[in-house]
Amino acid sequence: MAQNRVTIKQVAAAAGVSITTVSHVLNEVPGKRIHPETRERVLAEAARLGYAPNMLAQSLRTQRSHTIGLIGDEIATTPFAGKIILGAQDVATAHDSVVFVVNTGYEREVENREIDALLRRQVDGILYAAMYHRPVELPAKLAGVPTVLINASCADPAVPWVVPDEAAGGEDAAEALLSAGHRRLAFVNDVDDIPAAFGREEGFRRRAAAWGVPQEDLRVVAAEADPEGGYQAAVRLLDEVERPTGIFCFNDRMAMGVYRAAAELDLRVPSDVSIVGFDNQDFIADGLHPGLTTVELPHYDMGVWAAEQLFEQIASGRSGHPAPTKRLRGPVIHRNSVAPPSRGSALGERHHPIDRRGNA
Amino acid sequence: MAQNRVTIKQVAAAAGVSITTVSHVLNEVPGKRIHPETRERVLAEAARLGYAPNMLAQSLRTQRSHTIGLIGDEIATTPFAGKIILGAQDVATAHDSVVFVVNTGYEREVENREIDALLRRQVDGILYAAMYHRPVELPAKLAGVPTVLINASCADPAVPWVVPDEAAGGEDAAEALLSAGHRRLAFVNDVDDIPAAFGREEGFRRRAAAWGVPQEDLRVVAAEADPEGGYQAAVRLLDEVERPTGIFCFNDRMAMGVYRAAAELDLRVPSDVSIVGFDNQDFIADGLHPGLTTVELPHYDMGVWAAEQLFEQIASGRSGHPAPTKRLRGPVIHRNSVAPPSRGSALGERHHPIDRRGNA
DNA sequence: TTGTAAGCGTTATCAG
DNA sequence: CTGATAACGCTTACAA
Repeated sequence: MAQNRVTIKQVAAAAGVSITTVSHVLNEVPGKRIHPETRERVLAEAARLGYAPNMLAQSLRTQRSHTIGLIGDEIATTPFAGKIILGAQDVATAHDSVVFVVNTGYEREVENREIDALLRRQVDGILYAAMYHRPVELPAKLAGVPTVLINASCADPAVPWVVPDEAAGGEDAAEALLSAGHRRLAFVNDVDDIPAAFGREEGFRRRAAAWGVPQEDLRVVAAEADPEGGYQAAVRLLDEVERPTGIFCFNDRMAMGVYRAAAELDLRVPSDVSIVGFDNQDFIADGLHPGLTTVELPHYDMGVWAAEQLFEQIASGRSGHPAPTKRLRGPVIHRNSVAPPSRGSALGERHHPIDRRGNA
Repeated sequence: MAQNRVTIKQVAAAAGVSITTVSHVLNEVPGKRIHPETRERVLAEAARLGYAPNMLAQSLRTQRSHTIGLIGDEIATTPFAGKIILGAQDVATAHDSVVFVVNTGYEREVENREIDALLRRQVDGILYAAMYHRPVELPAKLAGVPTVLINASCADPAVPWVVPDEAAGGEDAAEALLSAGHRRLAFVNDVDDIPAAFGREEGFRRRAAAWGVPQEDLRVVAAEADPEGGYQAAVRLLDEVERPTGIFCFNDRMAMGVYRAAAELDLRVPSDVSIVGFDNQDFIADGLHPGLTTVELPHYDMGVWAAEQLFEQIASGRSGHPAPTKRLRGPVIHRNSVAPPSRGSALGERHHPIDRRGNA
């Protein structure tokens, strides 16, 4: 197994000094003056032997494992939030740490077992991530352990969390449409009553109001948050004379369905309908044709913010009360699904005569 | 930080015995007979105090950390292979272990740094995963460390690896089309010269030949492995009289482009063209309309196989020479993009008169 | 400037 | 049946 690694003792022997001295030069302990010559000797031998400290021993002694845990319901399973891992890892690396990642699959039992496993390994802290933005309750086992929540909020004012700024996202989406000249808008929302749904709607409405769009020119419909849901909603929305010229979709998957509805109704994107998505989901947003303009979810940045917050908390012994929280705004990724409304579309005309196909 | 955890010493004190005894009962050491009464007492106290062994100390002593590392070029970054992590984690859990995951982003320097970080933490072994199936060279630092490759093969006969069975995938794709009755086939391949590309082509051709499809009725074209590439290839393929009735795509993203080409040429899927993809990529394969029949990549299973292999190697001290290797066949996920060729399409007719749109 | 020794929390050897 | 005690590899008072 772990082949005979070289220890501090061997370096000491090779350099003809005590292990204390080796430790001192290797750790560059502050108040210690060491003869430059022996110092060189130690360094040379350490390098020659390829010495690397055994962090288990080190951790045992110092009570710092330089290890954090990233625990999530579906963190690794879905294509969705892998960038959270990446963000966390990047800052972990900067802090000489490495991260354990565990998936719980929403099973409380698994979650508890895994938290125990991490705690037994003396992780310095834990990042607790949710797959989709939602309020959570912190597992009891985590009380007293430095923790920060990602993509989740928590009632306990002592625990820091970071979530996407949903309202800002809604505003930005609206802005993308409004500044292109659209004045008849629609929001195809998720049916679920979650922060992402009402947050985005709130922002979207706010911005539309600010541009003077009257209530009746902003339609909001809800559907399942998948392509089929988007499709269903869009056919209702688009198959009428006073149809919206700009549609904002709860997510890119729904946007996929909206594209299909538009195609079936022989409406072109973006000239007949402009579309804005949400998520900037890999391979969808840029795979659609034309490319989907969409609001990106700040997964990477949330991972970074949370990890930084965590290391701060670890270093300082305790988080401030109340703990810091953050809503991160994601950028809007401009592609080709938004254009000024065409004259005809603004008048509710179709570009081509209808040719509804039979396939559902 | 890691709040005052209870140690074996405290349990011993509470139970009025020595730590040796506590260790013995907790570990159920074989040849040790312990008085049932003290045994109960120890167990009770341990439970009452909520004792959990400090695995750092344990690992230091036993030289087994119950920890493995999963290192990959883009493992966590992309939506693609997250299931590898999941598979590895599941078997790790079964072995009382937990997994460090690190991303290298193809940077050799980062890779070396991270490998060091893992080794210093005494990981019991390492899973080395590639984002896409390819041959790799094992980093020198990993020599002597139990390692198994995932989605990558290696010239060194001492290291075990697991990859998708590309040829079998190609065969299965062909079979899906052929058994539905298709006899004019096409394969839209990736331009890159990688195992996935030639493996799938080989399998596809073999199966077609077995069904007696003449050479000239099996066209193979290559393009960039993205939606645009698929689109380009498909317009060439479909815009002719003797067009194929069944198309196999190198991946689901290319299939996305093929769908678009078909729609523009006013060809329906699956009645006018049947399509088979590869990857069963989340949110694409089932987001397309109609749902894409596709060959799934066995990511989860590769993670499982590799981890099991790794733990075996760890337990037995060394891998057998030559090391075991495995090509895993992924299932074909049947959705709605394959149907028998229609009479008309078999004759090369279009269902509707062409209505080519202007938008590129 | 360098070394001795205690201790981090376990397991394992060997006596009692 | 139970308990000292050494050892795992390291850091850190404290001593020399």
